[in-house]
Order: sequence, then structure tokens, then C-alpha cells
Amino acid sequence: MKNVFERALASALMELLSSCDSAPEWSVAEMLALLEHPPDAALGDYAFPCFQLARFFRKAPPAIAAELAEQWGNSDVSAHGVEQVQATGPYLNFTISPGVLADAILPAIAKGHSFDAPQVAARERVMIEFSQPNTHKGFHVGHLRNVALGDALCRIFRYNGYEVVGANYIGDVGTHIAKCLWYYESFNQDPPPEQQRGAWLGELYTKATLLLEDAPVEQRKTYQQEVREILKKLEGGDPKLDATWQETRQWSLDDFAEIYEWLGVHFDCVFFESEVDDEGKEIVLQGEQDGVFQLSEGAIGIDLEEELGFFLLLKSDGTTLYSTKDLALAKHKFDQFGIDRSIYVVGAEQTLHFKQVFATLRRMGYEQAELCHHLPYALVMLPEGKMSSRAGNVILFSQLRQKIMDSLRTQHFQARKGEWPDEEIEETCRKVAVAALKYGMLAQDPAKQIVFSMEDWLKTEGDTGTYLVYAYVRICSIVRQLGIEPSADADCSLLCHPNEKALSRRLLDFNRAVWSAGEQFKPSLLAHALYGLARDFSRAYTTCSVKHAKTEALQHARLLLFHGVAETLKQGLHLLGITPPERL
RNA sequence: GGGACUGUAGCUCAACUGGAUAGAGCAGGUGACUUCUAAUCACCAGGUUGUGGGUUCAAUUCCCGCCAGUCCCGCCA
Repeated sequence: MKNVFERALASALMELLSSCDSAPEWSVAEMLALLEHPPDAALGDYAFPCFQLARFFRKAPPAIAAELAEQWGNSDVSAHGVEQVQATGPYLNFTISPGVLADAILPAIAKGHSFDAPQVAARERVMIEFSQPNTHKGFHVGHLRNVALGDALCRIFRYNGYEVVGANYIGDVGTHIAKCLWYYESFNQDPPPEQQRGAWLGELYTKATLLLEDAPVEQRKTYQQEVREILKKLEGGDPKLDATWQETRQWSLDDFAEIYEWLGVHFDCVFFESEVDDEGKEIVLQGEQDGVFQLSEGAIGIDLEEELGFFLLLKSDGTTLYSTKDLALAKHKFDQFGIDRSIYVVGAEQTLHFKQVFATLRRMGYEQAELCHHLPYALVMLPEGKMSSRAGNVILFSQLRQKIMDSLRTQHFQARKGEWPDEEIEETCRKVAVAALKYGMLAQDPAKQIVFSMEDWLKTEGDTGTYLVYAYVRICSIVRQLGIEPSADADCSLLCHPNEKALSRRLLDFNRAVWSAGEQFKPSLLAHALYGLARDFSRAYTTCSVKHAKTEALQHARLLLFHGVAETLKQGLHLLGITPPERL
């Protein structure tokens, strides 16, 4: 994705070089690949490094750069918007006229056709599976990272022209549920609470695992046998237990629905493990008969050899595993949704598991296995180590949300009480809290661990979601108070302050940032681009007043610029799943 | 034992995928609110990019060895 200036520069450079005797044939693509940004805006907007020319010209790079600069001046070669060409050391630096730069992007934003999706060659249909919470367990801050990541990728891929199916896959069967229900039926004395019953089930699950772990050896064996029986009953469809399962499962689903709504996340389809359980078992049994899978120590699996090893697909007691269900789920995805690509947003600890799943699908004859992609992300850790629902040392999403909301109310919205309607205060707090939470989760490279510390999440200064939202709101305020509609006809050539120019450049680069964020599966790239935009705006805010602009023409030009910044911030935040308020 | 990921300022993170003087935010120091909102801005200070080699005109970036952290390696998810 190259912009008009880069394309113009590339062909101009090619023209310039082809007039030199000793130079080989160059392509525009090669020129484009070489172009980069100087580290300091004062040096120019684009830079052409001359190192690779040295071997052809048999001269030192700085000498080549100087010569090229001179030649450029003497020839009639020119490129769109270039107002200065200068050699600095081994680089040939180009400065684009700030007015031309602004004119290349601001009117387009004002007219509303700057955020059109780039055309993907073959409009691929992509399924992105994310969130995957387990019922009967608490929804903690680790789950939040997954949701933020998956939802942002869905939005970014859609913006980039893909057809996206956002999918959830809820774990509503398995050992953990047997444990929870075992405790619920045999030990629990308390009535379920009115609210957040799913989280309460999570507590029961924790109590169950602790009871199991702390029991004396003989007692533990008995307990484990009881849990196994419950699991078998669950899979066998025991009517009484099934009713309990249905009821408690719904409590968790209600919790999840409330959380997703609060976060503004929605799914195009929802799979349940309970739906693919039986089918998975059939697939494995059939595969064993067909000789694709093998019986081993009473269980069924597949020998994937070498680095993937033996992959277990069905337990010896006939109950299913994660792997069992993953086979059936993959089949569903491809057979029923006609997708071209299947992305799994799942923790990095399951990297081997998914390599094994995809390899197994391949062995089964599924060519689509090649199109499956596991997107691993690192865990949210506590300072003392890994969070574990089993051990109960988790920070629940609801706890974090409560703390942030309370902190915002007391620190920033006390003064609005009475001035604003209560509902607006609450809704604005929610929007800021969502911004803080999602930005916090997305601004970091997915491959890196997040060590959770509550005080970090309550910050509203610096590199935070709040900062971005604040920048947006200030522009809204400017436009509101000025009472003038931003016009695409404003004179962009007046926007020549370095701070104004920096903004134009940011806006011009926006679509590319979104594109990279999608192709590299890193919303963090977009998050950083937006933070840079907000920071450059805050600088321009203090140096380039709209209200106090020297002339009316300049005022209109700045209004157009800031309006473009606001629109871009809003669009970018939207792609991260954040909706900024209009005032704070 | 084998494998994956990570290691950059006191702390949390960037670095346009191999380029110029490695940048931000917190925390610390100094300034700026009768001004389009100070949830902000300007400035100072802070570095042998874990470590040792190698490839290259050029390495935080690519390759190899070692160290440290996290995680995975058949009846958990």
C-alpha cells in the first residue's frame, strides 16, 4: 500500500537513475521498497538510501547522494509535491510541501470517502474464532484480552475488505463442569445469588478443585470417582442432571451476554462444545475403524510422528477431549460456512495442540487444514504467576470493571453531577472504561505477556485509551464552540506549521496502519498509530489554535485539519472496538 | 531431556520488518491553567538493546551457542 507521493517519487527516481550510465535497470517496485522515512521530520518526509548503489557506481554512498541531489536540480525530473531534495550523508531526502500533503488527504476525509476499504484481490471469507469462555467458570481479565483481540481483528479485517464471520465457541461440557456440578449437588448449601450467577458457579468450581486437591488420598479417590460418574452421566444424557446442567449453563450464558453487551462485542455465530461433542466422538470412532486413528492403551489417537508426537483424540473411558471436539468443529466451519480461511484466537500455550489438530485434519483428508491458522497470544499474568480458575487466584472481569468505573466516577465526573443527566455520566464512564480496558489489552504486541497490576489499569494519563478519547473530545469541543461546519474547500496550503504537517502525514498513513495491523494480526500497530496521532494533535492544539487563528482562511483550514483528525481517531478507535464520547 | 515464545531506560512498552543520533508513557526534576477542557503541553535526567560469536557497507532486527523468565511435550482445557 503506497501513497501518491511514494509512487511519484519512485518513478522519478527510476527516471533519474536510468539517465546514469553505470546504473542497472531498476523497477518502480524496487524503488518503492527502498523508500523510507527519515528519523526526524526536519530532514524530510521520504528518504532514499544510497548504499546499494555504491557497488554499481563504485563510489561512497554520501558522494552518490550528493550527486543525485545535484542531478535532480539540473534535470527536469520532478515528483508530485516535492519542494526540496537534499543529500544528507548517504541519504537522498525529499520534503513534500505541507499544503500539497494536506490537500491529498483532508478534503477526502471531509467528503467521507477516505475510509473506503482497500480492495482485496479475491475478497476472502474469513472466520475468526475468539473468546471461547467456559461456562461454570469465572470470566477473568485474561478472557478480556482474547475478546479485545478477536473483536478488533474482526473489525480490522472487515475494514480491509475481507468478509468476516466472527465466531464464539463456548465450552459448556467437560470435566470442569462435572466438578462444578458435583460440588453444587453434594456440598453447596448456599442459594444462588440474584446477580452474576455465572461468576458464582466459578467460585463453586474453585471450591470443588480445592476440596479435591486437599482431600486425603482415599477420600480423593472416592471424590474423583464421583466426578467421573457425573461426567459420564452428563455425556449419557441423564435427565435429572441434564436439567441442572441446562439451568446452570444458562446462568453463565447470561453473564457472558451481559459482558459482551457492555463491551460492545457481537458474534456472527456461536458454537457450543455440547453441539460437536457427539459428532466428534463419531468422527474419532469412524477414523479408528478406517485405520486413520489407532487404539492405544484403551484410548484412541493418531501418531503424527517427529515433533508432533502422538495426539490423543478420545479417552479410554470413551469420554471426549478438546481435540475430539475440535475435529468436528473444524468440519462444521468448512462445510456449513463456506469459509476460505479459519483463524483461531487462542492462548499460546495451545500452539502444539493446534499444530496437532491441523495435522490430524490433513491426515483425514481435509485440504482446508492448510487454511487454518492459530493466532497465539500470551497470557495475562499476575505478579505472583499464572492466573488459574482452578486455584481461584484470578482477577475477574467484573472486579476490574467495577474498580475502573468507581475510579472514573470519583476522580473525573464528580463535578458533572447535577450538570449532566445521570444517564449520560454513567454512559460516558462506560465508554471511557471500555476505551481504557480495550486499549490496555490491544496496545501491546499479542506475543508478549501482560503482567496485571490494578493501578496500571486505573491510570487515565499518558499512553492510555483515555488519552485517545480525550483528544477526540477536545476536537468535538472546538467544532461545537466555533459553530462552523468544516469545509472541504478550505485552503490546505495554509497548513504549513510543522505540527500541522505532522498531522497531515499521520492521516495520510492511516489506511496503511490498518492494513498492516490486519495482515500481521497485530491490532497493536493500529493502537500505536492512533496514539501517535493523538499526541501530535495535542502538540498542535497548543501551537495552532483554531479559535485564535490569524486569519479566517487559516481558521477554516485548521478546522478542516482537526476535523480530519477527529474522524480518523473515531474510525481508528472504532476498529479497536472503542466508541469515544462526544464530551467529557 | 526435546520444543515454542519472550528478554530494549528504575518500571511498562515502541522502533515503519536490515538503515541516519534506539523512541514513548509511568515514576523523578523544572516550567505553563483570566487561554479552543491541565484526563493536556514544553523542557531536564535516564541505554554496552540478557550474553558470546557469525553474516552484512550497515544488526534491537537475520543465523548459531549460552543464560534467564513463561509455557507445552497421551487420558486437563
